[in-house]
Amino acid sequence: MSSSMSSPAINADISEMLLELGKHEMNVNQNRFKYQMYRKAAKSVVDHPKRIQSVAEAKGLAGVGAKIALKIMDFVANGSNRQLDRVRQSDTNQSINELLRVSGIGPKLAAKLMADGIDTIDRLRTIADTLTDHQKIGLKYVDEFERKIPREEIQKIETLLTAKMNEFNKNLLLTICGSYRREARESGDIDVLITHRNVTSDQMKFKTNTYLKDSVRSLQKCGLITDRLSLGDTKFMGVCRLSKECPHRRIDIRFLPLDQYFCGILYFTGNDFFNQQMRKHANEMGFTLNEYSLRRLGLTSVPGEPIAITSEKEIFEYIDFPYKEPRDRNF
DNA sequence: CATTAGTG
DNA sequence: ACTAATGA
Repeated sequence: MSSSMSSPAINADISEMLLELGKHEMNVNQNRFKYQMYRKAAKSVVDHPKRIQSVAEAKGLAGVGAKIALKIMDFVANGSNRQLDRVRQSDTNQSINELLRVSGIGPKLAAKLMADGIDTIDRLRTIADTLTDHQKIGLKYVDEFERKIPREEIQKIETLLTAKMNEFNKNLLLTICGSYRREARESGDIDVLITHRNVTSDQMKFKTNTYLKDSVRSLQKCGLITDRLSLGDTKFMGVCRLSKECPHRRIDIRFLPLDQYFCGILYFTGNDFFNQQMRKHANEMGFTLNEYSLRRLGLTSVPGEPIAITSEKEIFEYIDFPYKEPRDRNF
């Protein structure tokens, strides 16, 4: 879900190696700056229109300095890059990546675990009692969470969700966003947005409503939701399972006030590139668009009050951006 | 970049 | 209050 449409990925392999190196800097070396360096370099590499052939050409790219240029050339000359190969093989890299498969475990904990000699998921199990609830659940379902979710399964979950929500409160609206809404054949997780027919953002500033929690309870009661990773007033992260024969799935449910619902749907439907372009277009048209609202830009360039939105389509109309069905927002 | 959990 | 982790 991340390629440029103009010049069909001529340097894709190079940018992948860069991204992998960057990820390693992040996860293993905890160096977020180098991580960023690699990302920007990777980006300018992908959308460079022709295959990179010289260090000069490489170094001319934004974010590519002497070091990265060398790595690129190394990669171009041989089919690979020595540092990358070495990094891939390093035991700590492998162990950390294994540990990172567990939801709730990030680079910090992974490093600490390594130091304590916990370098595999099996060993992690031996100290499961020291983990947080989130991590325990992540551990319990590591394999299941890595499985893709067929659209048909999400469809069933959707109708179930809708039914439960309605039976429990007629004024709740829901939309499953993400790649599912874009009609992908399968998705990595389930991203649900809900709102209430008459809850506004202003009132949410004061009274913290319980619609999300109540919804989660009823979904728990009916057995669809099996575990909870976290639950606040506006965001639930957890686990659901359609039926005994299905794997457990990651599901997120967020509650939005009605006046932010459509911008939210738009945003969470993505994909990222589509969002970027749409936002940029909004700017050209003198608006600012984000996950919460569409606002008109004053000549001073300061955003005014959020424009009242009552459908996703309206957003397109305001900034006159040709409407795209979710299915063709895969930029 | 904002929301939650957990700790001290 | 701070820190880690998710996610999009």
